[in-house]
Amino acid sequence: MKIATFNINGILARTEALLTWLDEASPDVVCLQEIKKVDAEFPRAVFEARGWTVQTHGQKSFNGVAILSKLPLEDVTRGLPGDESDDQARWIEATVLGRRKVRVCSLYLPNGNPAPGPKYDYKLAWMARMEARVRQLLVSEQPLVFCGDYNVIPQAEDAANPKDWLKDALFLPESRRAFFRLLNLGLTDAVRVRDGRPGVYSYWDFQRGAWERNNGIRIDHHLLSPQAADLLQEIGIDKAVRGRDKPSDHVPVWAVLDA
DNA sequence: ATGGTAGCGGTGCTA
Repeated sequence: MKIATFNINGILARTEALLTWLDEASPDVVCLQEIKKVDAEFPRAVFEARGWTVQTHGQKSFNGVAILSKLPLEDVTRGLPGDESDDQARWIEATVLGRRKVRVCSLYLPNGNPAPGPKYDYKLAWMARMEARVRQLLVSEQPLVFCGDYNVIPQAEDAANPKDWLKDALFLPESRRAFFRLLNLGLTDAVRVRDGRPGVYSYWDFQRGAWERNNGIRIDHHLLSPQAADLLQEIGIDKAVRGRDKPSDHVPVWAVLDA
């Protein structure tokens, strides 16, 4: 089962680029972030015509997550528990029926800038809620995959120029501590364990020639429960996608599980 | 310290 995550930064602007990549990468499951459209405006027919099951949790203009799957889905749930007043669409879960059942979550963790401030407080509170949800799901002892745009640079080697990020919400110590608390629950950072070299990035800013200078960061992650990590066969980052016409600022990151 | 680019939506916000 090949599971990918891709922050597409606007589904309407990225439909063509996404279809091209789907054809060549042939994932079974794709977790999307920043679709920036309500459910009714997601171009689902285009994907359904190509055999995809489409589950969205959309929002107008901002945020919005989705799961595309060639395999059957069941028990789809929307929203991160823990705050009834939170109306931002950043979390969707589904159970994928492959040779084994895998619970997959597409998540878009808050950016948190500027920090300090209310947006940073929201980020940290959101991460605490995610930790609680992960704890709940771990009880099942099933394969779990939490993939998406975490908006966290885990370590200095995950940034080309770490000094540029010292005061940024993506790299502040509290953000990184919250990320490592997730790992310490028993989750595995799939890319870290399979390709731990410096210089492996998933995002290059649109500004200041970040792509041309390879001034990237690694913020799109696959975190695997122990039962999913035992099934991990391969990971990859499709970096070339960033150099194409009308690219997202993120590229697809994928993991293959024996499931 | 500033401004640079992109998407959405039709202005300014988010990143």
